Amino acid sequence: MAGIKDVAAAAGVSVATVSRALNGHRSVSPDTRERVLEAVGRLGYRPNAVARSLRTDRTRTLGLVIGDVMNPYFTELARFVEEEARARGYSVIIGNADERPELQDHHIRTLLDRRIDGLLVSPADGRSPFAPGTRPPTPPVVLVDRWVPGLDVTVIRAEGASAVRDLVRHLRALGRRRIAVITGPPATTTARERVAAFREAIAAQGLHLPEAYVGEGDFRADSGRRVTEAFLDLPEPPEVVFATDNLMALGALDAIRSRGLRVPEDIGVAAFDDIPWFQHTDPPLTAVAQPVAELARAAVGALTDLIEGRAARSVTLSARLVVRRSCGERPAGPTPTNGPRRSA
Amino acid sequence: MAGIKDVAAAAGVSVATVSRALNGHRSVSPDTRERVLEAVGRLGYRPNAVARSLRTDRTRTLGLVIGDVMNPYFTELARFVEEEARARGYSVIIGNADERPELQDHHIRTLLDRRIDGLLVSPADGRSPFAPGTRPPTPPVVLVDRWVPGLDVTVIRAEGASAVRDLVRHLRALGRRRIAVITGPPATTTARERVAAFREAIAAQGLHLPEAYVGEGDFRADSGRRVTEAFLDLPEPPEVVFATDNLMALGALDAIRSRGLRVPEDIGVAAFDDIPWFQHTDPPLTAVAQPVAELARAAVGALTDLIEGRAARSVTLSARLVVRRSCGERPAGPTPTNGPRRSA
DNA sequence: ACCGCAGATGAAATCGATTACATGCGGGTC
DNA sequence: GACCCGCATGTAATCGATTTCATCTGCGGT
Repeated sequence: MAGIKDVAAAAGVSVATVSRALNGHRSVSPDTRERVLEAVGRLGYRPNAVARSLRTDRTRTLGLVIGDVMNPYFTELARFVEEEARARGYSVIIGNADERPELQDHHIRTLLDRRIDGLLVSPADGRSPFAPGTRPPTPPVVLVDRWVPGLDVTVIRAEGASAVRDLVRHLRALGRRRIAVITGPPATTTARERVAAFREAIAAQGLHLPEAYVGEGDFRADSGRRVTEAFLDLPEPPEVVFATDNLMALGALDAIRSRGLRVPEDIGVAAFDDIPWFQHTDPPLTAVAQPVAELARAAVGALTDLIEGRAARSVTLSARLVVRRSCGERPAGPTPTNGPRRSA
Repeated sequence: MAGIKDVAAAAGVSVATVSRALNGHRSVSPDTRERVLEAVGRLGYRPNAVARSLRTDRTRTLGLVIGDVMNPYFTELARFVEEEARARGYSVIIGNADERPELQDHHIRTLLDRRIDGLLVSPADGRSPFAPGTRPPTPPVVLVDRWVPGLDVTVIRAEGASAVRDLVRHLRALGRRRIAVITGPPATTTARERVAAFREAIAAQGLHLPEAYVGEGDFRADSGRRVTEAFLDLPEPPEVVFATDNLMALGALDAIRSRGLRVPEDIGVAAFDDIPWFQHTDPPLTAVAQPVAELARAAVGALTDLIEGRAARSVTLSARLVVRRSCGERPAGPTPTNGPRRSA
C-alpha cells in the first residue's frame, strides 16, 4: 500500500510538503500542491488514519453505546447519531450492550482503548458506566435518553411526564379507568421516571392504581407478554395496558390476542416510544413519541462541543402523545390535547 | 493518560519487558511479570490500540457495510455479526449505506482508511463496491446476502428459490391463483433472484403471471404501499401480494387496510425475510425466513479465515418457509412442506 | 577452567503520519 | 547595499506501542 513517502518521491518533494498540501496548509505553492495531488491520484494514495491518529491524538470517531440494537428506538437513535456525526466529520462506532452491564463495560473499555474522541452512552443500568479501573474517562462523555443519578455529565433526554399525563387524560376521556402499567428494569432511570410520571398522572385524574396493576418487565417483548398475562388473570383485569417500552407493548399485544381478546374493544394498549412499526400494527398503536432525530442531533452537538473545547449544557426535549386507535375510538369533536406539538 | 513508559518506570523494567509481559511472551520471569502486572493495575494502564495497530498492522476490527440499518433484517444481521466477531476477538464497525451507493462508497473508503482487517459487505447496488481509485482492496472481503455478479470474492448467502416454491405451492393449496409480487431495485442481486425464483415457481404450478402483477419497489415501506395500491386498482386485483422484502410487506399491509380490506380474507400477504415483528402483526405474516444467525456466523468465519491466512469458500445456506396466517387458514391435516427445516 | 547455550532483559529501530524548527531565497525598506 | 521578513520547503523529532538484535548471567558438560 502506497504511503506518504511514495507520494513524496513521486512528486519530488518531502513528506512534510505532501502532508501540508493534503491538509490544506497555506504556504504550499499552487504549483507544488498540484504536483502532489497528481501523485496522490496516480498512486491512489489514502492517508493511514491509524498513523494520523497516533500523531494527532484525535481519531475523529465517536463511540455510541446503546441498550439494545434490536430495539427500534435505539436503532433509529443510532442511525441519526451517525448521520449527524458524519455531517460534522466524525465516524461512529456502535456498541450494543444487549441490556447487559458487563457487555456495556466491555464496549466502553474497547472504545476507550481505541481512543475515540468522545462517548455517547445510554446506560444499561444505574451504575456508573465507568467501571473502577477506568480512571477519569479521558474523552468527553454525553448521556442520551437514560442517565445515571449521581453522575455529573451532560445529559440529552426527553421528558415524557407531560405526554404521559396527556395519555391518561386521553384514556379517561375514552371512558377507561382501570389502567395497568408494565415497567422496565428499575435500575434504569427511564423506567423509574416513566412509572413515576404514570402514577402522578393517574392520581391527577383521580384514578386509583392497585399494586397488582404494576408489573415489572425488562424492555423485551417476552416480559411484556408475561406481565400482561398476569394482568389478564386478575379477577378484575385492566381496561388498558400501558407498556413503558415498545418491545414490551408488542408482547402485550401478543398475550392479548392469544387469549382471543380484541384491541381496543376488549382491552386497550398504549406504549412509550413510538416507532415506525406502530403505524403498521393492527390496530395502529397509540404511543408517546420521543423526538429521536432531535435527541441524536443535540447529543452529537453537545459531544462535539465538548470535544472541541466548547461548553455543553444538558438538554431536555419533550415527548408528545401520538393518538392512534389501540385504546378505542376517539370521541367525536376536536380533542385539544393531542395535536402534533413541537418539542422544546 | 498512563503509557507503557510509565508502567515500565513504575515496575523498574524496560518498555520491552512490559510489552512482553502483557502479550504473554515466554521468557519473562514470573517475578517480573508479577511486578509489571501490579504496576499496570496500580496505574490503570490500558494499551493504546492506535499505537499498537500502527506497529502490528492489524486493528482486530472488521467493517460491516449494510444496505439499511433500519431494516430489521440487517439490524439482526449486524447484531449477530458483532456477536460472532467479538467471540473471535474482533470488533465491528458498522457502515449504514441507507441504500445509497455513494454513501456505501463513503463508508468503505473510511473503513479502509482505518485499516480494518477485513470487510463484510452487502452491496447496495450491482456495481463493484470498490470504486475506481480504491486499488486492490487490500483487506480480505466477504459479501453477505447480496453479491456482485462479476466479482470474484467469497459470498455467504441463502438461496430462497426452494422456499419460494414452497410458498407458491402453499398459496395454491389454499386456493389462491392470482399472485402479485413487489420486487426490489433490479440493481441488487437479491431482488433479481427473488423475482426469478417467483416466476419459476409460478410457472411450475401452472399459474400465470401478468406483467401488471409485477411491481417494482425499493426495499422501503412506502414503495410497498404505492405498488400495492396500483395492484388494488387493477380491474382484477391479485388474491395475494408477495413482497420480496419485509419493509415493503408492511407497506402492502397498510395499503390494504386503508382500503378497508381484510387480511387474509380479502387478500393475502406474504414476505421475503422473516423478522420477529411478523409474529406480532395482525395477522401474523407468512414469510420466507433466512437463517440470519448462521449467515452471520458463516460470514465472520470466512472473513477471519481469510484474514488469518486460511482459505474460505462461498457458502449458500437455505431459507425456509414459515407459514402463519396472512394468506389464509391452513387446510386441515398435516402440510408436509412447511415444517421447520434445517438449513444446509 | 572453559565453552556454549538458554533464559531474561534492555537499547534502539520501526510503523506512517504531523509538526516544530531550520534553511534558503526573493523582495521591500531605509 | 544591508537588513529583515515571510514564503516555500526540508530535516528530524514525535506519538506509543512491538520486535529485532545485542547483552548479560548462570549453569551444565567436558
